[in-house]
Amino acid sequence: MARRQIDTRAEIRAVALQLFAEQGFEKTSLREIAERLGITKAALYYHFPSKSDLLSDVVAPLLTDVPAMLDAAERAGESDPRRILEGYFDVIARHRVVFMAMLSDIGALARLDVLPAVFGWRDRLQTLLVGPDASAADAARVTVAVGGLQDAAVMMGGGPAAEVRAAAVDAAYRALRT
Amino acid sequence: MARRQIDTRAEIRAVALQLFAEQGFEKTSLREIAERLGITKAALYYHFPSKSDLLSDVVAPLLTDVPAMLDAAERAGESDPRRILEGYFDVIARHRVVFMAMLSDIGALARLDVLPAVFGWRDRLQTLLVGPDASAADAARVTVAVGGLQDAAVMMGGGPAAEVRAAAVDAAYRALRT
DNA sequence: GTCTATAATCAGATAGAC
DNA sequence: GTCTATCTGATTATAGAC
Repeated sequence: MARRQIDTRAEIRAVALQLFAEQGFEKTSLREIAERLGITKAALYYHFPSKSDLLSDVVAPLLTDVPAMLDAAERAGESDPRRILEGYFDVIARHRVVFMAMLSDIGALARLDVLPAVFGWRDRLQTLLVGPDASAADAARVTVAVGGLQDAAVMMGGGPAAEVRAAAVDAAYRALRT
Repeated sequence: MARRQIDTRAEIRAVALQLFAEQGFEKTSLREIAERLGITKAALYYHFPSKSDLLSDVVAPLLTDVPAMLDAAERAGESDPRRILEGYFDVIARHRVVFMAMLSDIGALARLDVLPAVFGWRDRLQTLLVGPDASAADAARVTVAVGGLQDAAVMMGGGPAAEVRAAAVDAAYRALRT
């Protein structure tokens, strides 16, 4: 049944994401994922041809949404740093759990070749925020602002969301200004 | 020979640290470490009773230096945020590679029970920086400032170190102020 | 202190029945 | 679409010789 396949795939993704975020990609075995779903390892292999493919699938939404946000900002010629920072905060916050899973096993990402993409985001954000001819000091400021904002987005959960978002974006904005 | 033992232990630590930082704790096998040193797996077990013990040993310097820095700041009643931020930047920068190894396998750290300690640092830093009765917005500002500063310390390498340090500390300081 | 040899376990992956 | 059964290879760890 086609319905069932969609559900099972989605369930696998959800369970895998949760386990990856909790204990990292390498440490999470297919047996563990299968057991939690009440299916067998072999059934997993029907839906995903390899463990790497499962990770790719889990991480995909983040990997398309961040560039999409950057595309939009670049196309609009967005020059208000506050708007850019808000946009970035929102993408990361929306994919918090995936982002945590990525953080908790950077080694696995390196093997998947997504690290170059992530560094590419940084470059594009830097250009948007302080222009193409950034000094080492400019770059340091961007690192503090963007890195800090990322942390705040990932850790979100306690406290009124809107207030936290405003305070974090504001702080990152001030970090940027000389 | 006692001399030899010390050297071998130190060499094991160094190679393990490098591999952990490159590819994470789980992905790095004892075979790999032993091969790179030209010794056998069994020899590793002579020096470290388990893989976890090796990780603990590698991470230990960071785990003692950060609390030491916080102790000093608390004992001195340090109230200048800039000084505290400088101190934190310096500890992290000094242990950059260990810190990267920790970041690249957060799952392993969770199993070692060091995560509570790390969150403890955050709390102490927060109290030092914005006092004991922080609002959600205050906490968000601290997250941006400290998280961003951490990133800058870890990524240090390109550019004149003193200039980067000053710019990063300055940015974190501004992120903190309302 | 370092070795050889091996135990015990678990990993990811595949073949083929139902 | 899920199963049973199995393969292959790697892993951590141990025992005991030198």
